[in-house]
Parts: sequence; C-alpha cells; structure tokens
Amino acid sequence: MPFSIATWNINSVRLRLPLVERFLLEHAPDVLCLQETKCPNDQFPTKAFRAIGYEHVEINGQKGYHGVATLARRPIRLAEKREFCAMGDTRHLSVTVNAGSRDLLVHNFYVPAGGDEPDPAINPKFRHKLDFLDEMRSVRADQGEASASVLVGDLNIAPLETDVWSHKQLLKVVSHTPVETETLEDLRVRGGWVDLMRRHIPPEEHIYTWWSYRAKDWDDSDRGRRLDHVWSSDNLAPHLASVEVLREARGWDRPSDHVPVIARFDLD
DNA sequence: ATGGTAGGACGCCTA
Repeated sequence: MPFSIATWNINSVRLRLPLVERFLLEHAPDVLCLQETKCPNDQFPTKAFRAIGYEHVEINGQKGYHGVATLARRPIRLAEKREFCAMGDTRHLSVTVNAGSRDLLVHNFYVPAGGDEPDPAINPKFRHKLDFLDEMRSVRADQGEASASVLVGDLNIAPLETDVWSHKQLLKVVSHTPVETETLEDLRVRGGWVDLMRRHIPPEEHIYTWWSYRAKDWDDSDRGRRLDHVWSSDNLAPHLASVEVLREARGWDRPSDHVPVIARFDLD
C-alpha cells in the first residue's frame, strides 16, 4: 500500500492556511507535519483541515513562537509532547499511525535556530541549540512500541556540503558550522536513523528546502540550505519510493521561507 | 562590510 508523509515549516499556520490547503489538495500526503505554527492551541484552524479530509489533528502550540502540528487523513494517536531543555518551548510532537502491517511512530521536530553567533560561550541561543541536540540523542529509531519510526521536521542544520549553496562561505554561519553538522550526523547514525532524502537523492546533488526572505531574487541567486529533513528507521528505508522537495512552493503568494518535503513509501 | 525580509503582537523578539 502507498503511504506518504510530508514536513513543512509554515511560519504561521493562520496566515498561510490557504497555502496549506492548496498543498494538501494537490499532493494529498497521508500525514503532514507542520512547524512554526505560531498559534496557541485554542486558535488552531482544526476545522479548516477537517473540512478537506484531514480529520485527525494533534497540536502542540504556544503564543507567538514555535509550535508544531501533525495532520492526518487516517486516525493517529498522540504518543508524546516532549519538552526539551526545560524551556517550555513547543518544539516536539509524536504520534502513531497505522500503515499497512505496521504501526509507525512519527516524530515532528522544530530544532532551535541558534541565533547568529556560533559560539556557545557568548550566545545562549547557540548553547540552547547544542543542548537540544544533545537531548535528541535519546530519540532513537528503534525505541517505543511501534515497529518502525519516522523523524521529520525543521532541524535547522544543513549537514552535507551539498546541503548549502556554498560550503566554504557558510562554515562559520549558524546551521552549517562543523559542531552542528557533526553533532547532527552523529546523533542520526547513533540513533539508528536513515537520512531518506539522501537515500533517494545522491550526496553530489545540491538540495535546498529553505531560501532566506532577505533575497528578492531567491530563485535566481539560489542561495538555499537543506534545513528540513525526513529520517526513518532501517526497516522502513527499503520501502521508500520517492522524495520530493516542492521548490515551487517558495514562489507561491506570500510564501513560507521553507518548502514542503514529501516522502512516499510502498509498504506491505 | 553591512543590511537585507517576515511574523506575532504592539515594542521588540525571533527567525
């Protein structure tokens, strides 16, 4: 059976509700994980999603900042809303969903951006980002009652040289510093996670999922970064059918600075 | 070398 899951940092779910609706109607993923919803739980537009077939919604939001939500066409069960670094930030939500013969555990993450200065001694936001990654080590692909796991979200790190427009020019820019890229790759591998985007698209090929708002000519200059990720446990990776990065969404009216990533599976 | 844009909530933080 086909099964698909998408991730998208939406940068305000209320402002961009029409864009999310368009995406769901055109691409119909079984599950969509949103980050940066910037929406208190009691104001989340659940009804709008139910009206277009996404009847199952779990949210972990707060006023003003952060916030994640997971929408699905089929039943999902809340597994956990985990708090990281005892900050009270809404940056994680996990659910289980049935897919073929499996129960999948789906983690939805919004990792702290980390500020501008890549020095934990003088920048508390960068310290927070590193501490958050340290806590993420306990989120393992083989953990839990589910028989397979998926981890998606805005991880705010571009780990490979081809995940940024210029490796050399971004080595000291937060999101691509060696301490971040090495930590992320280490926690991914040790946690038993497979980078599905890179399983489908070879590491020689550049992939970006984010382009700054601060460039009018984002498409021509193409100074992007791959900050959004789709990981899975080993047992799911052989069933991956495709990965699609919806670059065109960056050109939609009043866009998010991130675009959706869709992973499709063929499951038994 | 710097400043450039965007969102939430309404002076300023975060990305």
